[in-house]
Amino acid sequence: MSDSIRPPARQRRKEARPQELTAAALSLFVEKGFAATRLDDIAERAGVSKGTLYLYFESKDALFKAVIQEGIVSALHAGEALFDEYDDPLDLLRTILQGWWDRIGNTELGGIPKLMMSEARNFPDVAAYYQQEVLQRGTALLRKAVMRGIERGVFRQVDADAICSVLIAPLVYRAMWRQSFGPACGQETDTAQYLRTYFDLILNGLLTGVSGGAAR
Amino acid sequence: MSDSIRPPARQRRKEARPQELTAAALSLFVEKGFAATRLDDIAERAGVSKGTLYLYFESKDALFKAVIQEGIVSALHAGEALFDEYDDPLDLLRTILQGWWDRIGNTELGGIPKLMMSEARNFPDVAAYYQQEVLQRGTALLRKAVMRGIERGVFRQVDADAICSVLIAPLVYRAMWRQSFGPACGQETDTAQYLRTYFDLILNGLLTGVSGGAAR
Amino acid sequence: MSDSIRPPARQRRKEARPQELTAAALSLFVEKGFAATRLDDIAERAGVSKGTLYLYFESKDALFKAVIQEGIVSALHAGEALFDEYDDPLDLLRTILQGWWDRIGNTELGGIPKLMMSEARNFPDVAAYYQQEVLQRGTALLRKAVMRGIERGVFRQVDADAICSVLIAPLVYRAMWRQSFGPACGQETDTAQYLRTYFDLILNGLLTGVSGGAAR
Amino acid sequence: MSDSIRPPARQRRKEARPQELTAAALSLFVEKGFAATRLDDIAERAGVSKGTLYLYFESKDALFKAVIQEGIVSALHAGEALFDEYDDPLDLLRTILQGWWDRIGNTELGGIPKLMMSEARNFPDVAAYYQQEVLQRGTALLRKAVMRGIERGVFRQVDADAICSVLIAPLVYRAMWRQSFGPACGQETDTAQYLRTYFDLILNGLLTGVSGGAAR
DNA sequence: AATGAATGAGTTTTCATTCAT
DNA sequence: AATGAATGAAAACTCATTCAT
Repeated sequence: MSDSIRPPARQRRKEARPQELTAAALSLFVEKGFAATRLDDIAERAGVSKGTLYLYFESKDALFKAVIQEGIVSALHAGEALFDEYDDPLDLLRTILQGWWDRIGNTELGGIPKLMMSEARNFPDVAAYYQQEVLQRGTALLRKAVMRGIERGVFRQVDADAICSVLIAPLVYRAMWRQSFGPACGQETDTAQYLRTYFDLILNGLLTGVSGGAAR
Repeated sequence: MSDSIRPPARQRRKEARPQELTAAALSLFVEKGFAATRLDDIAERAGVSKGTLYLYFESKDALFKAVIQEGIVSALHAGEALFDEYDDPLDLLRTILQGWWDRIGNTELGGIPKLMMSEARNFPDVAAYYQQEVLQRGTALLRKAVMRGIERGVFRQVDADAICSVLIAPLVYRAMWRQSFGPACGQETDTAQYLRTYFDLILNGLLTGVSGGAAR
Repeated sequence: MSDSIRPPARQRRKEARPQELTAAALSLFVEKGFAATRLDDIAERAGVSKGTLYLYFESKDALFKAVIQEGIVSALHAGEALFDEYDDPLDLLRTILQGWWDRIGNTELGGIPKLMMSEARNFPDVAAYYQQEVLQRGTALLRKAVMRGIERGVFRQVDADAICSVLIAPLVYRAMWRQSFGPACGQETDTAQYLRTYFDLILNGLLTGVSGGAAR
Repeated sequence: MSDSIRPPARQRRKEARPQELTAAALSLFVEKGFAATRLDDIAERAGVSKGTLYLYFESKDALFKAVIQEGIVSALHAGEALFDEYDDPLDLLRTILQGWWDRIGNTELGGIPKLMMSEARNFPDVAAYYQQEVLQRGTALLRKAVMRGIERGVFRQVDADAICSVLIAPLVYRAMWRQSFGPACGQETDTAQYLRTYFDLILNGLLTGVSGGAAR
């Protein structure tokens, strides 16, 4: 509707289209679920006509896959910055987890886990891909931090694979909560307290008896 | 199909029908989501005709609500047995959490959290009810155990409300996982290890320095 | 449900059933139309179960036909008393028309014309039968009175066939009105005035100039 | 939206669609009644697919209301031309009544009264609207002609309100008849005679003794 | 590239009819 | 004779997809 004046405007628009569309689709898929979201609604939210969607995506399924793909790429991109910046295992672990929350769980990207969990069995191939590219990778990253802590005797001897799943669960769960019950309950407020308590619990749970008050 | 000894067969059927139907609906709703589940499929799985569903539920929405209601009732029933059997806060907490897993998370009832999370924003009234009757109640139960532990100096001073949400998260998350990614990945196997690690982490995280090896 | 005490009770019930059913059906067919009336509703109004209807009528169509048949028989029965009781053509005509209103138009039977008109094209055979047995007969009766009046010079020379249709129209139309718009509008009240004006008009219209004030 | 000079073919279609659809619906509703008419049939008669109906009307009920609305608008439009063209009360009255027959009763619009009467109790709000906008208005128009005749001493002293209902009844009844029994009986032919006799009767019935042969 | 009217297959819902009790 | 649970064919309604413009 409002393309005008500067030539770059249209150009930029054209190239940005797919992401505008997947962004609109993501928010609706997360809100209503894949099947309950109508292409009309996505088109409307994106400010285009329904037919336009088919210029960029072959089908509703293809759009879903693009949404997830887009989300994964963004997430990995958001995650890259976290590697190897800290030497101290405690700081590293805390940074990774807090970073996940800040850059994924607490952003629009935080809808992806909810969406993926809801639709996993309807899109097994996408689920497998997600599992591999996101969950595995994320776990591997965490694992390095945990292993380092154990090796240095800062962390207790725990099963490294299992602990990664346990550690991330409260964060992912909270992210999913925000996307489902959150909008109804106004309980967004005590998220800070939730995170503080979370870190207090897991760091005390991980650390060897040496240091008492690990979390703050 | 199964006519036998006493109850008039037809009679028994009539009374058992609603639960047969909600059971069939639950498994399909959990698997595919509400919108993607066809009433035909539910009817087929329950071994009745499509019309029969409307004898017991006036719409697909009403069926959804009945499924949740049924699930909540069952869950509360399953939860009742856990109260006040133990004096030791540690045992009590462990029993509650393990009990949740054994009687809910690890059974068909474990699908309810996934379903409810997926559909919360499509059924805000049901979500509010669920939030109140299940989540609040469950939290209150946990809270009692935590408080007792803190009062006796067995648990560290933590925010009782927040810790409850954090403590239950890994279990609920795991239950939801079983219903989504689980069927594809064969990773059900290490659930025992997951639980062991989970208890090890949280109990070490909760206990005061006094006793070293809380988890086993 | 309520069979008891005296043997005749059940007996009478049994024989009266068909009419109880057609009576219930008539009122609902007239109210909602044939297609929009559910057998459940008819059964409920008649105080029997849906299955019972099929003990007496082969199908919904058969029930419709029975309703009309029943209505026609009653109407003819109601009409029989009107013949040849008066010698004076004016009185005879007035008696016939007023009699039709009192015994048909203004009773439950008055719903038949509305029903028949609504459904004529869905039940051509019934319509033909109705046309022949009711409309033709009624017209023939009226015709005799009109002819007598013309022959005696009391009525003007008019087309006997056409005038019969014209004369009955305001009464039938009013009867149909009562069954459709009537219940909503409270205008039932001025029916007396309607009839008075009707008779005033048609009798003045029919009579030769001889007598001035025919209607009252 | 509106580029270019005259009608871009597609464009014209789009605007004409609603009326094409209501026209198809009207004829089928009149023939079979509302409930017995399938949307498939309407679509087929209009030469569109079933889905197209929902592009223009949000439900079958809404379509019904549009049909009536459309019919009323057309009828009022058809009726406008009749006002105040004649000074002589006799000519005016005759013109109004004959005009109703020619422009409404004897056209497709003549189905509206039958349809409305059949469905009045299923659509009370529509019936009330029809009652007010059509029947009241029409009556008011007639009333003016009657009053003028009475004031000038051309018509006898009659109840103006009641006479209007009585006068119009044979015409409306005949119009409804054409839509119901008519198609079966071939009696369309003597409509001319019916009208002649009708006018002969009512005009003689209305006029003061002065002039003898009012109708022709 | 973009539109949005049109489609028709697919889904929910209704209800006449059947039949075991 | 009577019931009412169960059925399934048919109807209303939805929406992903197509295509003329």
